[in-house]
Amino acid sequence: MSPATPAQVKRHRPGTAAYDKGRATAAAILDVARDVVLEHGLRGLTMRKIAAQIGMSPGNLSYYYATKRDLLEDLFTLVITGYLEEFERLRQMQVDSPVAQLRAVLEFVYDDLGQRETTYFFPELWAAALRDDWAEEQMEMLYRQYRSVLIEIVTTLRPELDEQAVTDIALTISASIEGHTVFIGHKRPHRDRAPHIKALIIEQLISLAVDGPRVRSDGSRR
Amino acid sequence: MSPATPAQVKRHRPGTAAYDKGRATAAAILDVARDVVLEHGLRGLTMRKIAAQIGMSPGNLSYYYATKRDLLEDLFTLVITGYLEEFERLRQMQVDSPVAQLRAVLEFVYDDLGQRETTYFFPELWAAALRDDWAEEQMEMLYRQYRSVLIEIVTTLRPELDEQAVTDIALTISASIEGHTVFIGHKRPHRDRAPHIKALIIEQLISLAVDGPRVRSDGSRR
Amino acid sequence: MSPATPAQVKRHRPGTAAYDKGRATAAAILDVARDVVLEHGLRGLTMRKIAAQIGMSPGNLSYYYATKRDLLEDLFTLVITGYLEEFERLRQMQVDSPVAQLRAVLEFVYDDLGQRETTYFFPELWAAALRDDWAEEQMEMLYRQYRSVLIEIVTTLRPELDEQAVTDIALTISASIEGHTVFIGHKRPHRDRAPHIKALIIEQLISLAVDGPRVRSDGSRR
Amino acid sequence: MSPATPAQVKRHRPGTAAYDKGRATAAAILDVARDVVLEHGLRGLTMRKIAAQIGMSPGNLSYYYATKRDLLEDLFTLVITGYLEEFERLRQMQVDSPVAQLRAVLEFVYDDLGQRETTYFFPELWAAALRDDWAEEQMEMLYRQYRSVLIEIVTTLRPELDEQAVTDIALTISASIEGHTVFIGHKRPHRDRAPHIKALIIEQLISLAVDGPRVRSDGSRR
DNA sequence: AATGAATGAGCGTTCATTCAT
DNA sequence: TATGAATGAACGCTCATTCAT
Repeated sequence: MSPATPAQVKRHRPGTAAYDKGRATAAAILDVARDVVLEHGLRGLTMRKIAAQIGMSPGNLSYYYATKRDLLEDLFTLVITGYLEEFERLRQMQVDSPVAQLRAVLEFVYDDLGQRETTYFFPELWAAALRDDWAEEQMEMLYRQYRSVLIEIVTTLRPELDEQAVTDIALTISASIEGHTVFIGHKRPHRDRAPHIKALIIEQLISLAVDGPRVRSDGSRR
Repeated sequence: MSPATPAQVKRHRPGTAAYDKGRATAAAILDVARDVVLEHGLRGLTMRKIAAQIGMSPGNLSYYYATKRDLLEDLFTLVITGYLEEFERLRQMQVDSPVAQLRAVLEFVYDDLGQRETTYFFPELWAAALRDDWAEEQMEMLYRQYRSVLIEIVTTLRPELDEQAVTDIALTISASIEGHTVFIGHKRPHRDRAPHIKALIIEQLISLAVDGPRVRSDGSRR
Repeated sequence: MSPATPAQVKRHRPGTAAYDKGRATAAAILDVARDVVLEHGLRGLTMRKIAAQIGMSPGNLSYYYATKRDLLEDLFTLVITGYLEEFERLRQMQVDSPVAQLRAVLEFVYDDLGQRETTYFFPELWAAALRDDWAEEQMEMLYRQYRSVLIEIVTTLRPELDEQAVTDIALTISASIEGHTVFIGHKRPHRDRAPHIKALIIEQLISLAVDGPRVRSDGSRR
Repeated sequence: MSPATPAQVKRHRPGTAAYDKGRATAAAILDVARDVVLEHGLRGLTMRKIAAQIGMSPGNLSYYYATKRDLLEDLFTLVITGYLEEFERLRQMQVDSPVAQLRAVLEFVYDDLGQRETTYFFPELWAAALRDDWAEEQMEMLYRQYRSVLIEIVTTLRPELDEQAVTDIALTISASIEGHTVFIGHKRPHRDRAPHIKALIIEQLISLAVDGPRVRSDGSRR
């Protein structure tokens, strides 16, 4: 997934990044920060590492980002914004049928989770969300957008279901795919099985959307 | 899940913990360390915090665990060993049918992922495994044991499938549940939907084990 | 006390502030600097704070004041010049008697020390003078002017005294009032007693000027 | 004035300074800290400077004092406690007459203000009290103890005065001496006039205690 | 088995100052 | 005149680790 352009991100010091040179620097900072996270993890991300990697003084880095927190928030926003746009694109995609659209969405997500950035970034996001309210909100916003696409499709597929049932299906589908990241993601132990696992889980989740649940949202069996 | 007994953990300084008192201390250290991880996350785990919480000097803590790494490895081993035993128990469980056994296993896993310990520990484990070979091995060992239980059941259910197909199904099932941790785990945003989502995904995965895949392990359709 | 006009202050970069606009800017800088000192103390005075408060870049601030030291010297000069003028005014004041003039001078000083600016600025000046020769000189120049007014009055009152004795009396009078700043100054703990204390000390010091000392400047008793 | 023994001061990390060696280090820290304040002022006091001067690592310094604030509070307490004890001694002093006792107290204070420690420390304390509530409290506590001695003496001397009047006299006396610090204190410009000024102001303040005020505490003239 | 003491590297951040434009 | 960009040293503080007792 292509990253959002830095222009969309505005947490760096106001007045900063006004000239071309500064704008390039601001973009480079987030770029390098993302690399550092991929390489050393979120806890290995230090202001000094970013500064060193970019060849700038710590003082100058804090000229752009007054606090590490600001930088981190911009970085998260940058990554998440990219996905937000992607999901919007998937929602507006022209397709033959709801099932085809659902398959397209799930294939996109599954393929993306094999990308290096995704494999390394999302587990960090999940862990961060456990202890940071802002991160939790961002994560929830991202997945809400994702699920809203699924909800639209499932609503079309299953007009007889109530809203809660549809929402539950969307949540189940999205949650079920995410876990695959740590097994068949980039350089993960079962990466080689990705194509088969992908087919398996996607067909099964489509089946859930089309036929399931055999259990109603109130827990009773149909 | 009950923690492993300290006797099973052997990474602390050789020659130490020779007596009962010492062994008890070593166990207490890991116990406190786990609490600290739950409360502050892996990056909030410091030797000083452990020492303070246990009422011990940092110097003495390093008598039991010379390095933080050693302590961390014992801690991971402790947690993982607990699951290993649990899966062994599930394998030997007496049940009426393979489907009932499968359901029991999946229900155990799903319920467990709502436990505070699990919700907070596993995302940390996944993130750690991305950058640490030892952690990756431990994680893989844990999930291998988990999958081996699934493989046994699916083999009974689907004798016509080859080994690879069965393995893929087991991997798919296990991977599909894990992701739910960050959505319906302890205090996670969709915790209240857990009962319904649990029913949905478990029935669907049982269905995968019983009927699926409609796609063969070589990718061709049945 | 009215601030000195910018024209009197000449420490900023030679060649700059040649035009009216520049001179106004230089004055504005000092004005803001004084506010910052009042609010954050001398150690809370930073070039960045001044620049920010005046809506100017640090770079441009250093165009007017190449170093913080320069700015500080101008600031001290500005404040001190104000008092210099005030003392000159008090010297030339038309009054009925030397005692009335003395009382007017001491009342002015006592009232002034309750002003926010004075209460906050002078202790800083005293502390600065301990470690900075320039500050010490400025401080001494200020108090010399103050004492010279007192010396004139006491000389009129006590023509029999030699110069040293008069000087000692002036020093004693001025020094004795200054300490009140930290007790009954702006928002200081005993501010509410200021009117009574003022009457007490002023009458006593007038008495010193008129009757005292009972001890000669050589230490012998009269 | 002899400094309080470090044993009286307890703001360093608990558990620290348990052995003789550690206790010596803790004492040395405050000792060096006081020297640094005398030499560089309160704003020139840095943890690193203290550590360097004492020949210890910054890490070890923060083993004794977790924060600079803690160290500063201990330092202030140390200095102030010394005076508290001194004033207690002066209160219990056996003397021939109230006037002699008053003279003894004022002479002590006047002589002390010429000590290097006092000359350099008190202006810092006054400035600190302007912006730090804790410092203000400490300062007020110190002067309250000082004034209580004066109040006792003046009450004996002037039994006809009401409490407020006596208190005002004590405040006036103490406040009037303090300001001399910056003029005739250690190495201050008028240090050479100290003996004469001392006689002048002390006699005048004794006179205030004995005869004055000619103005009642309600402002009316007697 | 346990302590207090000590190190040294690294952290995020501040700030006076410099410089090209 | 004025800006944004950049530096480098210093700051308070944290932390894993070591060591003598």
